[in-house]
Amino acid sequence: MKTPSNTSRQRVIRDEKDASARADAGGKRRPSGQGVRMIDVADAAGVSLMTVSRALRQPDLVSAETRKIVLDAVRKTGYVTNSVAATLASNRSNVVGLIVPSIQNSLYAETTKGIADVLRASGLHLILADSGNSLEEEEALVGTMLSQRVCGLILHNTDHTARAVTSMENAGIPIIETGDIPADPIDMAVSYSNAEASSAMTLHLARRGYKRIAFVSLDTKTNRRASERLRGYLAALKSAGLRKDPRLIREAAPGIASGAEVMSQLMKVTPAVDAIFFAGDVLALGALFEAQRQGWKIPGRIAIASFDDLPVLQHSVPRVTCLRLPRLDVGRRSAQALLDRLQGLDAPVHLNLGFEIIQREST
Amino acid sequence: MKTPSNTSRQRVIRDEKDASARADAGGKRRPSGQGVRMIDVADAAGVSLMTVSRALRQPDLVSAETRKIVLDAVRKTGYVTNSVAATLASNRSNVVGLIVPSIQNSLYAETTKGIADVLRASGLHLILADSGNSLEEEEALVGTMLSQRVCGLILHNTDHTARAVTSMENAGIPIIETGDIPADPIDMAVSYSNAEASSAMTLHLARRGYKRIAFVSLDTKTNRRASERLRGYLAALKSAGLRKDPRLIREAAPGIASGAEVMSQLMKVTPAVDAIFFAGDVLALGALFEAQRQGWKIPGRIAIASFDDLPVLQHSVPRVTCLRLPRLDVGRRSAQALLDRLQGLDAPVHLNLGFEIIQREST
DNA sequence: CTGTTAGCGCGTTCAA
DNA sequence: TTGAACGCGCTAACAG
Repeated sequence: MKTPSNTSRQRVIRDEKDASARADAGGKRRPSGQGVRMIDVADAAGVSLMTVSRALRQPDLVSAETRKIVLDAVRKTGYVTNSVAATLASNRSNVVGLIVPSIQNSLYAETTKGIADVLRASGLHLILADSGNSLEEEEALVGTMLSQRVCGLILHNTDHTARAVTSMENAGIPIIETGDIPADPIDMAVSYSNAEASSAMTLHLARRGYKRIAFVSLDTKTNRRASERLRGYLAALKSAGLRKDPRLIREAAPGIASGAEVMSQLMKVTPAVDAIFFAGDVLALGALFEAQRQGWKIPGRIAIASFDDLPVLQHSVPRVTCLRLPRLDVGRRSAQALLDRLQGLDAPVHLNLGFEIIQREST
Repeated sequence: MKTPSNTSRQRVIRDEKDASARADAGGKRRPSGQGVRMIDVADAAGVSLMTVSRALRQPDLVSAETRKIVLDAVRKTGYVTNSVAATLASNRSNVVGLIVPSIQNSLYAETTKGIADVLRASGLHLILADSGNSLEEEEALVGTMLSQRVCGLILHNTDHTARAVTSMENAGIPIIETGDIPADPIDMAVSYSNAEASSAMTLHLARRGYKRIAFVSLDTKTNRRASERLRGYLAALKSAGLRKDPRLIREAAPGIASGAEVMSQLMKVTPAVDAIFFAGDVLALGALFEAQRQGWKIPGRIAIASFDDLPVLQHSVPRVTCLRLPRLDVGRRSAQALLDRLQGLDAPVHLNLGFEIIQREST
C-alpha cells in the first residue's frame, strides 16, 4: 500500500527528545513491595505462613478476626502474591495461551476479546502471540507457551506442523482449535465452517439471480481458511448448476488496495461478471471504493458480497451483504469449553456455531 | 449500532452439534511430555541435572559431545523447559505485561504488534489484557500482572488510580506509559502528544482557509486522550484567531454510526460549519458515508479531517486528511526501552515520537 | 481453625 | 568442564 500520489506531507514534529533524566533513572528504586514475601506478612501479622496463604486463597477456612489481621498486614506490607511460586508449588497454572495468525487483524481481535472476557471472569489470564501465518512460528510459540506451563492453549488455526501437534498432544492440557472445523482435531474445536459459509453465500447470490459469480480470496495454498472457502464456492456453483469459470476465481493479497485492484481487473478482463464474492480480509471494501471511483453502480452494474460482517461494511454506501460469523461467541465458547475441561466437566469436543447471511443493499 | 432496517436476515445454519464424544474425552491422555523433568533428561543422558541446564541455557559452557548427548536426550524424552520453575529459581522472569484500553480497537492492535515483535526477538513474551477504559479494572490488572512477576509493564494510558501508581512504583520493574505524553510519568513514557497533534491539525485546517472548524471527539471527561485533543484544538483556534463556538464542539460515542449521526446534527444545527475535525475512533468514516448518502460534496460543501490514519481512510472516496501517528513505532520503541532498562542500559525516559499531517482530498 | 513438614523443578554457588 | 548442595516462595498433606 503506497501513499497516494496526491498526498503532500507536512512534517510537523519528528524528533525524539530525551527529557532530562530522572534522578533515579538508573533503576535503584526501592522495591518495597517487590521483596515482600508471604512469610513477611505472616511475621507482621503474628501468624504462620500457612494462615496467610489460607486467608488469601480460602478465606472461609480462617476465622474472621484472623483474616482481618492478615489482610491488614497484607496492605501494610504491600504484599503481592507470587503466582509463579504458587504455580510451581500447586502444579496448577492460571494462564491460557492464545495464538492468532495476526494481532492486527480486527477479526481475530474480536475472538480474542471473547476469550479474554470469559477467562478474566474466572481469574485466568491470557498470553497472546501471533504466528504471522507461519506454521513454523506457530510451532515455536506452542513450545514457549508449553514451557510457560499454560493451563490450556487456544489456536486460531487448524493446520499445524507435526511436531507442534505432538507437543500439544503430549502436553496433557486442553487444546482448542478454531478458525475452521478441523477434520481431525487435536482435542476440542469451536468454530464455524468456512466451506459451509462460503457455499451458503454463493448459493444466496445464485438464488438472487446472479449467473457469473466471481470468487476472490486470500492465498489458498498457504491458508486453510481460504482454501475451504474456495471449496465451498465450487461446491455451490455445481449444486446451483452454474459453470466454473477460471477467470472468475482470483487470489489477492490482504488489504483494501488489493481489493480495489482485483475489482478493477475482473471488470476489465471479464465484463460479463455480475457479482463478486470477496471471501476474505477487507477486500470487499477496496472493491466498493473502486466502484465508487469508477461510477459502477452497486448492485446495478455489479453486485458485491463479503465474507465477514465488518462494521464498515454495515454502514458503507451501499451497505454490503455479508456473512455474519459468531467470532465473539467463538471466543467465549472456546474459553468456556477450556474452563469446563479444567474443572473436569465433559466439555463438548466439537462445536459448530454456524453463521448467518446478512442480505443488504449491495446484492 | 442497530442492524439497518433494510436488512433482511436469513438464518442459514444455527445449531450446535456435539460431535460424537472422543473416546478419551475425559482427559486421561498420557502426559508423556508434561511430566518430564530436567532430571529425567539427565538420567537419560547419563549426566547430572546441571549439565542439562547448562547445555540448554549456556551451551558454551558444555563440551560439544556432552551437548549433543544432552540435546538428543531432550528430543528423545520430549522435555519442555519449565520456565515457571526457572523464573522462581533465578528470580528473573521473561514475560512482559501489556494493558490496553480495548483489545478490539485496531489502533491499539498496531502498537501491540510492535511490542510483540520486538519482545519476541529477545525471547520475551507478552501477557495482554484490556481495561475496558476503566481505571479500576486497570488497577486490578496491574495487580494480577505484578503477581505474575512480569519483568516489565506497558500501559496504553497515562491516567491511573493512586493505588495502581503505588503498586507500580514499588514493583521495581520498568514501567512504560504510552497513548499520550504524561505530565508526571511513573517511570518511562513513549508516545506522541495528543494536544500537539490536535493543535497541528486544527491549524492546518485554518491555514487552508477554513473558518468554522468543528471538533468532534470521544468523551473528554473520562478519556484523557480526548481531553488533550480538545485542549489542542482550543489552543489552535486561539492562535489562529478563530473564535470558539460551543455549537461546533461535540462529543460522540465510539463507532461509525455515531460519526454519521454527529455529522448530520452539525450540518443541521450549524449549516455555516465548513470543516469538521474528527478527533477519535472511526467517527470520520461514519461522517464520510453520511455525506455520500446526503450528497454533500467533500470538501466542496464540508471538509473532513481525522485524527488517525486508518487504512480505510487512505482509500475511501474521497481520501481523508489525517494525522499519521507512529503507533507501530511507539510499540517497538516501548519494548526496546523496556529491554534496554532490563539490561541495565540508560534507556530514554521520555520519548516524543511526533506525528505527521497527511493532506488528502477531503480538505 | 491453625501450624508443621516436605517438596514443586529449576538456577545459583560453590567445590571438584 | 562437571557435579552437589541449597534455596527460590509457595502449596499440599497431615497433625494438632
